[in-house]
Amino acid sequence: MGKIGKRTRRKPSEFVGRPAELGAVLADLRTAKGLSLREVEEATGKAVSNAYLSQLENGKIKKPSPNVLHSLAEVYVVPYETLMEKAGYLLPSENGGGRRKRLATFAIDDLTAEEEEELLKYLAFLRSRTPS
Amino acid sequence: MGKIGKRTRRKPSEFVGRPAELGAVLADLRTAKGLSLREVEEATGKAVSNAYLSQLENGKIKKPSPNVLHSLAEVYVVPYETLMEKAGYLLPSENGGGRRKRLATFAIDDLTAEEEEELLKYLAFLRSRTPS
DNA sequence: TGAGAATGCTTGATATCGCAAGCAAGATGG
DNA sequence: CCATCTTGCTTGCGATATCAAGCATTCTCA
Repeated sequence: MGKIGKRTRRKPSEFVGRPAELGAVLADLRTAKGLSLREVEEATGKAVSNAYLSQLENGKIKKPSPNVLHSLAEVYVVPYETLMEKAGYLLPSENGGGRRKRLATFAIDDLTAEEEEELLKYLAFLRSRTPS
Repeated sequence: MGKIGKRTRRKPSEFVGRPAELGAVLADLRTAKGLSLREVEEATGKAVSNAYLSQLENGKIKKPSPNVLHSLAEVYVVPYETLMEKAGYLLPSENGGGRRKRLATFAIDDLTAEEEEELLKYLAFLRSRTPS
């Protein structure tokens, strides 16, 4: 394994304040940590292959699955949201004020997820029987 | 060609708790709102085609892009995160070993009083029947 | 020097997404 | 009765994600 000083093949000339593509960010993160493609593959528990990571870094893949980004975010110890955003995914909050509008007339506050689903199904059933 | 399409029409009595996957949830949300596939397509500003939505609801597509889910979440006025989760995407925070704090508001905003009462009754029924 | 590993990268194959176009069944109305 | 919508659904197709396998270089070390 070579030294860490092996800066990637980016010419210093093209250093403009470009939006910083996802691939570039990933490449920088990896080299900053001094990891090889295969080491990262290993570190993600094979969740991301070295071949794939290479394409990712070289911009040949535009929208990797969020789960891939999540794995990488963990390995690089960097916020998941950041990568998601750079990949062009909408984040859970970027809606106006960020606060979800108050909507529920029916607001029981200790519904379990399953109960919520059941109620939703039941409501769909109810409404499908009664035309408005 | 078999008829795979028939929406599950259950009597309120035989409501069993399936994990309810993404497709079912989307279908229920749509019918609960009384929208047609094409109406939803329109409401998303063509971001999601009616054909695609159909496949989605029938489980023929497993992992739609987060952006698609985001569009649908807006139309159905339901938290984006919920759909993301059901699609099998890892969420920003609530991962692994953390304490999960459920935010449980039932996310349909135009319940009639009657419907609310029905749902409450049904919830009571559910809880009386499933101790745990 | 040369074998052997490590590195980044490419490529072929496969699976999936997502849409445009179209279809059959049901309603609606002339 | 037929024409026309509307509904949910299927199908064909192009685009893309993802990996296994392999290739060319470079490094390491006896």
